[in-house]
Amino acid sequence: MVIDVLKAISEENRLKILCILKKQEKCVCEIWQFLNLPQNLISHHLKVLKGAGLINSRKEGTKVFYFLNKKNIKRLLSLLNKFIK
Amino acid sequence: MVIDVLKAISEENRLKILCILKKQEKCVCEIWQFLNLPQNLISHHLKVLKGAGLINSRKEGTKVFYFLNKKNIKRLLSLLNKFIK
DNA sequence: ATAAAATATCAATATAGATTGATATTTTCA
DNA sequence: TGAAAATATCAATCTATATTGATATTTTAT
Repeated sequence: MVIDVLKAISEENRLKILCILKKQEKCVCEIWQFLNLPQNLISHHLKVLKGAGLINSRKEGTKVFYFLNKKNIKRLLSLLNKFIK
Repeated sequence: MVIDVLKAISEENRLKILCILKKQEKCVCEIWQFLNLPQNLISHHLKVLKGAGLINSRKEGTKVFYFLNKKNIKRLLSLLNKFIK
């Protein structure tokens, strides 16, 4: 649902997370240390972003790396772009 | 603030309102009759959309017509487009 | 096997925002 | 002037969601 994707990006911390992931993938501990927020809160926001299809993750040892799902982000943007046309 | 604009469009009824206004301006009573929602609720959502700069209004007699602020909508889209690039 | 590190989950609480009901305001028209 | 139509505002409530604290899970290393 488009609304869910929009809601996912409409939250300050989640938007920041997306910005952080824009350059390259990051593990959870890098993200929460960078944003200076509790680890479980970051986990929660990552779950929302992932649920919306905006990011994906891969496991490496004890760490979990998250990265943008650029395909879906482009899909959202083209959908929004269609709107105004 | 970008977040406010994003939040404004991230609500089902408000997104519907934007879709209705896409074709042409509408007065409040047309909108709420079309969406089958209480008048005051529509007024509230219109206020949010207007606060976010997504729509504007003009008064004609006892009616108030709302219409898209296309300039700002385009501004938002180009901002979002920049994000992925 | 045990401990430590990284992450996720869960319940509780706090907060923001949507909805409702009642009422106020503005404009027109008889 | 007074009633009706259209819209806005306000307080109350309800609901969704963000945040917090505690704990569970998973993986690695000793």
